[in-house]
Amino acid sequence: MGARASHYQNLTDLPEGKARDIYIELQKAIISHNLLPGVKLSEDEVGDLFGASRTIVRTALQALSHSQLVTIEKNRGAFIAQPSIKEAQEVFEARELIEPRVAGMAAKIITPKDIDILHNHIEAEHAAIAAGDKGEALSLSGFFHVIIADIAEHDVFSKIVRSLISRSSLIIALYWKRLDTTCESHSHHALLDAFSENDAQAAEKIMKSHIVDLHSGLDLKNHTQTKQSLASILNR
Amino acid sequence: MGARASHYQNLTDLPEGKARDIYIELQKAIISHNLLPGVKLSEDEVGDLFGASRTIVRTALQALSHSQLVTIEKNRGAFIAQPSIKEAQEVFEARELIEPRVAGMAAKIITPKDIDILHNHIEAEHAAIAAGDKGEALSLSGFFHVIIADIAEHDVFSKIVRSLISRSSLIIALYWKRLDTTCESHSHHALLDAFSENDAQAAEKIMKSHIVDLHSGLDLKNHTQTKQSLASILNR
DNA sequence: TGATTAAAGATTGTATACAATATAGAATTG
DNA sequence: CAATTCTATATTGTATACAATCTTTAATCA
Repeated sequence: MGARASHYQNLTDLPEGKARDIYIELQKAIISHNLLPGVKLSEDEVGDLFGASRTIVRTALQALSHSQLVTIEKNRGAFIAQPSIKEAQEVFEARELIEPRVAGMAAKIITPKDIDILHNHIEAEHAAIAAGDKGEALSLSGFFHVIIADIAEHDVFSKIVRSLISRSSLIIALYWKRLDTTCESHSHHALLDAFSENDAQAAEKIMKSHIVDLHSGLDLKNHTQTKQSLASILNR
Repeated sequence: MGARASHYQNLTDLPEGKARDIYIELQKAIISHNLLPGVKLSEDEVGDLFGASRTIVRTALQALSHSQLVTIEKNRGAFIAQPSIKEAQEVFEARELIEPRVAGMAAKIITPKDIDILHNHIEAEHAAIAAGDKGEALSLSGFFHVIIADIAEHDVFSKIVRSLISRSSLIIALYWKRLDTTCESHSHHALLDAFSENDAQAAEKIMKSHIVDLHSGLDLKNHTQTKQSLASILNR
């Protein structure tokens, strides 16, 4: 729980304050699919909700826009981003290149304490699945990757990975086609084994195939895009 | 010239307007080493300079901060970023992983028109070197990489590459140790050859060794950091 | 009736005033 | 004289008022 919270907090370089709080809260809601792609974020509405002035809200929304989680349209306002099919492809291609490398780096310097954290994280994931909390499970499985990036102690890759994973949540909201959510547990366990043995090559390989597998779970045919996102908006 | 300008413009997703103009101008100045790491960007000063209110200036500065070109310290203001030695290492490690892949992608789909653009770009680079305009030459050699990323038509990688290259300008300002600036021309020419033959593997290989070479041109020993940056600040 | 236009309302864009904080310099004290 | 505290100044942080733009609704006309 504590670990998870800290991972949310480090997702922005906004200085401490209300703007940062709003950023973190909105991001949490986006990642856990409580806010769906296309939903409008009115400045007044968000401001009322958090007891903040529009100045502060705008700072938060602009930051979210720089993270590609929100799209700001001139004179129209901020909306939860709706990644296109092409963007979805690209995000996963980037993950397939970067994350295996990061996993390999992590495997080389991981500590028993880190392994414990990852282990507990997987437990929490299982618990969320058991409790039927799909959004929480999804959020946790994403943060598993963020934790690995942190273990690798490479801030540049870490920031990139964080960004790609946040965006993956939006992509999954729009394009996920599988009904079974438990598919990931196996890979995460396998990764943990490789980490335990400091086997960088194995970690790299497992991470690569894991992301390829996630990628293949998306329905990125040409037609779905507008339909899916429109449906999501109506859900508002 | 026109090509270069457009590349500057696409470096931010800020909506059109004064804030975007300020962002682009400041970025240009940073990349060409007219603004050095550590220099303070006072809101009033920037506002007066561009005839804009602080509201607008803050939007631009916050965007620059998200691009890691500027550091905002609470209640103290915005400063041109001073990447640490560790960050410098990481930025080039990331470039070594990502840019070769991007170059390979570009090689597969590059058109004669693109090759012309790259060729003209190299010419301009030579001209700048001949004219002794070091800042311009550096800026152009960076944009060479951005153009390649654009040719690859992969927006996600492209954004990442743009960010890494902007930051490289700051890193070079702080840590570059070579006296000869012409070292790069050879690699860029070799890349052009590989592109002409749509040889993705060769392009990938050349790009990798090119970036390794750039990386090796940095003096990333422990001591230089504070000294260098302090000297830079005094230059203000 | 359907489409087009016009007006009203709501929302974002921007400037500015005031508050909070940091900085620089003067005064004070040992 | 050095160090410290206090004061004045400058700078950033935030709220808010007003302008510009979009959206919705009502009215008008063919």
